[in-house]
Amino acid sequence: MDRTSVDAGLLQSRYRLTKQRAAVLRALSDGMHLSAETIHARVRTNLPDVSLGTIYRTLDILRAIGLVQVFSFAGGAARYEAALAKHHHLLCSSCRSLVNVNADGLSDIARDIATQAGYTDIDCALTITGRCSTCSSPP
Amino acid sequence: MDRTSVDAGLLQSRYRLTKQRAAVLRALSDGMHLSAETIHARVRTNLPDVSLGTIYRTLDILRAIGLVQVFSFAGGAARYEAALAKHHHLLCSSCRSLVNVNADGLSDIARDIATQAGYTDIDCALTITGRCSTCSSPP
DNA sequence: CTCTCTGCAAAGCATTTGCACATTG
DNA sequence: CAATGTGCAAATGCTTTGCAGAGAG
Repeated sequence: MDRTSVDAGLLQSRYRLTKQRAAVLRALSDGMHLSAETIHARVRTNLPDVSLGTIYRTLDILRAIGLVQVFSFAGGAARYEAALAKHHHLLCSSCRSLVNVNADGLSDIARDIATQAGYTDIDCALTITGRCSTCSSPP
Repeated sequence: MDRTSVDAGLLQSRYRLTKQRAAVLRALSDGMHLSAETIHARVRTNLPDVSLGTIYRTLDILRAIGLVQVFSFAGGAARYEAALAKHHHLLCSSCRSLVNVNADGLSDIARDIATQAGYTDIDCALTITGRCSTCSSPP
């Protein structure tokens, strides 16, 4: 099994690197903002017996280590994403699609605000909600 | 029953102004970022027979009209708030407390980003996550 | 060999919904 | 009085958890 830099994060932690966890990491590096269900489906193509419970347990560990970012919103399952490059999200209120945006200016301002309010360990992943161009234009 | 400017929003809509809905609006104008459970408890002090289902139905209507903002995050119930003055939130990753912040600069940048990406109906309520000063300082 | 991890299935919460009755406009 | 709203309780969807056996180091 080849060990990516992402796997290394797990190895350095107190957690074991199992084939299930490696498969979750692989699934995450393939796609963006995936639901647990989607990750489960992808992992199953290689490991048909993996349970959804294991997916959730793994994602929680990866989040605790800081390898994964989680996004929650009203009326749907949470989305998970490899925490490689920090970025923000545009969430369509109509079709629930997620799009990544890089905006350091936004991060800097947000970080300043939180710092001045006495916050530490600041996570600057912001979600801007709106109606995407596809949903706005007539069919 | 006195009719606040908030009630007016409901009256102008195609929805009826019932005593349950008025009570939910009153509860929302009292506190900030409340959970459905908390709103239910508050409404019950005046209307003991209101069901939780009605609270959810009402909150959904108010959100659809634009009178209420909803905030969701991993591992907890959604929080609801009267959409009077738009502002952002600081969420403590440890104790899950929410604090309001006004930052027009943040809103402006976020709106620009979304606009350039072709988004409309942009909602600039952002949530910055971090560890609040209470949770950071030793006990 | 020990300690951690996994699959399974059941439980847990937050939220939604179908239905018969009550209420609003 | 016609249309909408409500309480109740059951259903749903996402996520977590207890347990006994499997696997990593």
